[in-house]
Amino acid sequence: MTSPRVRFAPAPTGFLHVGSARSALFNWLYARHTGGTFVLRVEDTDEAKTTQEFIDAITEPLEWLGLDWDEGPLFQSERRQLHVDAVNRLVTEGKAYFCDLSRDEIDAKAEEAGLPAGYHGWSRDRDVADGPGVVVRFRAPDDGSTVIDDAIRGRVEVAHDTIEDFVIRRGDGSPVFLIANAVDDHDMGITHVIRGEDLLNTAPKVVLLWEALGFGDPPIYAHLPLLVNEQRKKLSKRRDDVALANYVSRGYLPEAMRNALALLGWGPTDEVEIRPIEEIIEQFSLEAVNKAPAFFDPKKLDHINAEYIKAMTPMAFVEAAEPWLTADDAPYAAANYDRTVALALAEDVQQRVSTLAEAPAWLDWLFVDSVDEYDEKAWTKAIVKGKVPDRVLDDITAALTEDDFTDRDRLESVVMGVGTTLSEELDARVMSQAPLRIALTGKGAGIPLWEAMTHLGRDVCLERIAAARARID
RNA sequence: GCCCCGUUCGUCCAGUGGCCUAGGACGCUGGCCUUUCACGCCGGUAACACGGGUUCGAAUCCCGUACGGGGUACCA
Repeated sequence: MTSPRVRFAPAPTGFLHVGSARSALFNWLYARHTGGTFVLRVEDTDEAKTTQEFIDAITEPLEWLGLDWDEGPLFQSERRQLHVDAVNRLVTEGKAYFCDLSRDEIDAKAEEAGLPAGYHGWSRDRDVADGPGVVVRFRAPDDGSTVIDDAIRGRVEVAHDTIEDFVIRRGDGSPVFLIANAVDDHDMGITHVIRGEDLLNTAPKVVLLWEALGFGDPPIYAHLPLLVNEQRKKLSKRRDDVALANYVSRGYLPEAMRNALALLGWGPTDEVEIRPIEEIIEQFSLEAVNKAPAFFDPKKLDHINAEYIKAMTPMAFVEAAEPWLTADDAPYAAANYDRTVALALAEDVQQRVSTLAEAPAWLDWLFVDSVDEYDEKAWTKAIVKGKVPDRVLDDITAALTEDDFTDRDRLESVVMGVGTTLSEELDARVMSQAPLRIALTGKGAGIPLWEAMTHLGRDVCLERIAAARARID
């Protein structure tokens, strides 16, 4: 058996849909698993819109996901003449014919004849001449059926009497995707067509054309279960968060996204979900793909992304997060950002975020000029309701005034010591960290203080403590 | 309406006639750790749509019903 050739054939809609990305991924996984070839073909049937921008909108997300293609991008629009030739050949051979009936006329005829809505071959023997507005329809067989031996769904049989004489060339002379598909898949030697279930109904039509064109055995089809939203409807551009680019800008890692997508409709037998792509490639098979639609759960994506972030080296994390860390909308002046500081605290941040976009919120107090706002709830809890916060802050100030702020362990023991000493003196539990934290960060929770304080430096720390102390009085 | 597809915990996946008193993950939740928040660790929660068959034995095979989805275009 020759090695498989698969293709991902998206329409240039201006962005890459997560559902399309999943289809691309499964094609890629199959190609890489079998040592086959992955072809990228842009299905730009109505040419006008194939601008570079639309092409980039497909290739960039694919590259981001690491789905490298072996051939292409090929463009359907550039092969138009071949599609037209195929249409003409079918007409010449009597396998297709011209039709000048409008939609309205077709509906009227159906109603008049008491037939179900749809086209019922009315122009088959009318000898309509070609011309503007005249379409070409394929003469679908009246009897028998076409069987699709789907690699995922098994045998799917469609009776020919349920397939009307469908249009294969529009009134303006442009071929529709059905004929383009058959011609292109044949010419490109495609052996496996892996795509979404929404296209299952079109498979018999393409196969019929394939056979009429004398192309021999059609490719093996594999229809992937659809990705649905919470309402169990096919993901839609309007209602759902489907542009892959959105996930890029929200700080998801390509490896995490790819891993998450691979788990929709497929799962490894050993139940290890988060794993290197090489292992996924090795275990992947079309036969193991599910048939039921899958909901793309953002919570699970967050978890997977968080795991990938935790597994990064601090340097890799900082580099990946820098677009957000130095963004214009970061909660501090981008010029204040200091990579050395971010690197030193990276591990503390990594275990607290699930996306890269969340990173700035944990480090902001290190890059901000001063703490101008205090979280009210946290202030109330640590200061208003806390035990002797004024004394805690005073004692910390006294204890740290001479400190050189280079030893994180000493900073920790000094601050904790203040709490312990006060607890003994007042015979009650006194927390020293809480008032310090709100003074330094303005918040009630965050990364550990000690290492961060060495980077903030003595002067800044004492200034902030003094500012908070003044606010108490 | 017609055609096609599907149905295991709330969600994603494992399970291909006996190893299933159905397993893992997310979520939710109880606890431990912790002078913050997290992480980590231990535990809990919850499903084979329903009805018939086949079989010694069915989540796994067959039929039907219900429900859900996709398609039904001169969009792809």
